[in-house]
Amino acid sequence: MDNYTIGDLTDIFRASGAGQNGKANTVAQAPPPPVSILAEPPWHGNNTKINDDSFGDPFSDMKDPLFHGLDPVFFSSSSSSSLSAASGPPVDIIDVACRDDVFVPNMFTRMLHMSAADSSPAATGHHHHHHLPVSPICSDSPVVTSASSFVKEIKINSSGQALLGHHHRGGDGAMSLNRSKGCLMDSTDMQIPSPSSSGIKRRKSQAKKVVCIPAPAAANSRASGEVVPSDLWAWRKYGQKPIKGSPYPRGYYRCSSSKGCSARKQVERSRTDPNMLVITYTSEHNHPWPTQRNALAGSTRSQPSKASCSSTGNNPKGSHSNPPPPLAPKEAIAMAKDQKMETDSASANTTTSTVKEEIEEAERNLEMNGGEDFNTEFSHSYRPSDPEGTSRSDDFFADLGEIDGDPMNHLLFSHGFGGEGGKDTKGLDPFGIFDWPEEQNPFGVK
DNA sequence: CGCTTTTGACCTGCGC
DNA sequence: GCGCAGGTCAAAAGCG
Repeated sequence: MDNYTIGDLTDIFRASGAGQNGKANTVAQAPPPPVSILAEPPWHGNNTKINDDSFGDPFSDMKDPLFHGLDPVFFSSSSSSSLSAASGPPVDIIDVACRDDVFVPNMFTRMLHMSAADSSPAATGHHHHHHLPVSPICSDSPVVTSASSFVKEIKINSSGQALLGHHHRGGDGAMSLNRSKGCLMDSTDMQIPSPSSSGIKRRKSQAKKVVCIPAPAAANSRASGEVVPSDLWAWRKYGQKPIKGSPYPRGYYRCSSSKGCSARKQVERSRTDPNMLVITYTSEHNHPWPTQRNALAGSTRSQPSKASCSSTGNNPKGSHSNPPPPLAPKEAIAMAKDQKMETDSASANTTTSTVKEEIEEAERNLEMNGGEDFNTEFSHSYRPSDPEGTSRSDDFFADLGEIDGDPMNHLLFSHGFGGEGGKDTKGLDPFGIFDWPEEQNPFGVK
């Protein structure tokens, strides 16, 4: 096997279907997503075979909290077949499974690849010409309309090279045209690592998932920080490095929900569009969603006004210089938390309550059908577990998890309520989307 | 106390 | 072999 076709929208569309059945879509009372389009994409035919046979991936159906939750973003924001970027948050998802010879089951093995619509059949060989908002990251292509977006497929050949958007170490911002598929990517933003590139070769069978999301740094973050949208997982930052060719540093996070969890993510701003965050997920969680996050401890420390922090260029090794300020992933949580508490106390969000009931119902249904085997029932294991039945009122996403168990749903969720405006909307806006100055808002959310 | 972030140092792979 | 770049470690300090 020389080429590994992992690309497939199954997760997205399946999740979408789930939404139709009452889970995701009940979250946001938004225009019904064009599930009909998405649920059966033209290339949808053999995805099950691809994923099951080609990879034997028991996690292939896994919806990680982020991905699963992202679906509504697309769908709730795509009420017509000609979505504009302004109709919803531009979220690109790229799932890259890097492997050498051995495939390790991984929740990230699906190639969920939201990206620019490539209108050239010869180029794609697929029909990713549908209508999802595209992030600026993937919209730079001359072939790509800025208002279109879709799931792009990345193939990893035997040498581990991403056939779409090859790794571009220290990239120069040029778009790379995939030779085999013709899909366009911004190699500057999407540094699809190949096993031959540093850091990847070390980890065999490592799957990566790249998600492009709006970076809510503008208004609701401190002047020197960024807000990295958080998900239900608890992440601990363990490093930050300046990336050559990018004015923005890359933050390294690992899952702190469970010891021994190898899940990691990297967060950096898009070079081509600072309004976008590129989050790369690596490895999978080996545990259910955290029941408790204790994410606030130490997270709100005042930004140390050290000279070492702000003075760039004096770093002997050039490491951890901070062209732009460090990322602050918990900031959003803290803010969202406060905002949520406000909302709760005001009992203002009746819509949320209604939705919550619906979702709880869906949750019950799901649980009834859920299995016990973590390896095979990620719908079970990748939901927030709350064995003690205690609520986590101190955690915004945890609370959301109670509602849906899917943090990103609520990110989208906020979009679903985008029209409601006001405090509620803001409280459900971990991205700070609604805080964005209108002119800076990449998707026109006011 | 347990968690977090920060950040300099270190490690590793790659290209020349 | 060397330098570069990316990724990780771990000590220090802050927060709830």
